[in-house]
Amino acid sequence: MERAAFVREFGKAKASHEMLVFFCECEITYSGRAEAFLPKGDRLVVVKQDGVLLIHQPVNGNPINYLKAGGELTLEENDHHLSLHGRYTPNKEFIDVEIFKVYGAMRRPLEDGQKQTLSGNEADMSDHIRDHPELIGKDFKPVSREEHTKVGFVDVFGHDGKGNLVVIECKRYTAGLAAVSQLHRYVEKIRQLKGTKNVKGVMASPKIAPNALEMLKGYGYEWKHVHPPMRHERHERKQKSLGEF
Amino acid sequence: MERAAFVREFGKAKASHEMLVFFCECEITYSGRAEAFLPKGDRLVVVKQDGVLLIHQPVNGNPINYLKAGGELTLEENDHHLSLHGRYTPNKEFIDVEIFKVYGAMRRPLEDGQKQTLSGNEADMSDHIRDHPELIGKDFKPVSREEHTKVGFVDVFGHDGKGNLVVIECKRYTAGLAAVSQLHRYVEKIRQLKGTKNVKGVMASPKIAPNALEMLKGYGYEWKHVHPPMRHERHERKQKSLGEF
DNA sequence: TACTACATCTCGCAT
DNA sequence: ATGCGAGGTGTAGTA
Repeated sequence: MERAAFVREFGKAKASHEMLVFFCECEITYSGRAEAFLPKGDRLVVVKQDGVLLIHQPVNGNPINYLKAGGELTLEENDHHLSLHGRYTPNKEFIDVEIFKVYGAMRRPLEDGQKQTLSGNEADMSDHIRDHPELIGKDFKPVSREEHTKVGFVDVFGHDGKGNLVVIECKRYTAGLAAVSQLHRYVEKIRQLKGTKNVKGVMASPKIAPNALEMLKGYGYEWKHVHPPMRHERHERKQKSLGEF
Repeated sequence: MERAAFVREFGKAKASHEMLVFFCECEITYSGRAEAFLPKGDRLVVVKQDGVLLIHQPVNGNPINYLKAGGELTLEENDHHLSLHGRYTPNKEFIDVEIFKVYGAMRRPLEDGQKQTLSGNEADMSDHIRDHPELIGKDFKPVSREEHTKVGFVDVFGHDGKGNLVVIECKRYTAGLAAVSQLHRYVEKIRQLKGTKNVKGVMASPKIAPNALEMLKGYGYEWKHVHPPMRHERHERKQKSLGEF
């Protein structure tokens, strides 16, 4: 692609806040939270309407280089190549893309105000446990969930019938050492706040790593095998609660 | 863009393992580790040579939908629209992209075998501490670094001159509660393995959150204010070396 | 493959 | 702005 033509395309995309994508041969230097250099090769460059810069190699899912929204991008024309300079001033981050060839470019003003609806996350899992306390134990009585304020962020908080508080930490996947440490922090915090030792810790997850289970038991906590609710189960729950009216 | 023309472009890109990008109006359903739905809007779709699928909205840095490398992508032609079906069989993940309009498409076989060199990560920080033990204390003697085998993943391991083992956990940014818990796990593990209480814990980071510092002190560990190597140093060095030409 | 921890993590929420 | 935790986290290193 002609250099002058690409410079025009870049200018129009920037002026009209269009999304711009192009294939090019380039070399990239990053300086900011770390420092990086990527030698010459073919890449896809994406410039979004909010200043996001993404540079993708032909394989792998993550961008090899990027700038966050709010970055300023300028294209500089030199003798032998083009330079795309990116600056993200809040963090003093810089990207220099030395562009040797532009294979093709495309721009378009995209219109999209939609947001994705998502189910099956950890919040849904704590909902599920609150609505099915028997998953934890016969006598478990949930009190609150997603408690963000008083004692920290406890997924599900409740008590058994025997005067013990119960703290539950949910994980959608295998619970590891970090998850057990997290549960331990919450339990300790609540023991301190309430001034009592009668606080039980429960890890609720579909799976737990062997070392994590050992550590959990060392603290005197217990693990409950709980699957995260997917849409099918969710649908059934909805049906049931509707039927109760 | 003509529907038939796009179908041809897609076929050629797939047959030749080229990277394909296109702007389209679409609606997306995802089912796998969670379930998600994104109503109709304009997006950028990227299909990489290794089967990676990325769908980007006009703003924000992360793809709103994606499939990892190894996914199988098929384009299906219906009466009123095109359907791009993506399957990632290892996790039983599915994406359906209902495509109503294709605004433009571009494909290219990208050649890039380069890997990025990066400095300023946590490994560099532990190197730095090993090479400058006085950052931790006058008498600190580093023994090993990035120990992945014996006692776990300890960033820097050593001893002071007074018969104490020293475990150091490095963080590039503000150390939080999780970092303190991590350090505590390592210290406890080593105390258990060595059968001694003479193990000191040190958090090395440029900053530490107030609650994290409180927790750290509660365990009897200490915090050392250490900056990750480079940052300004390298930037200044670069500036200087440029000026020398 | 499973486990563990880093990441230029990003993102959202609450203080 | 900072603290804190989730994420369809992804990715690399190791047993």
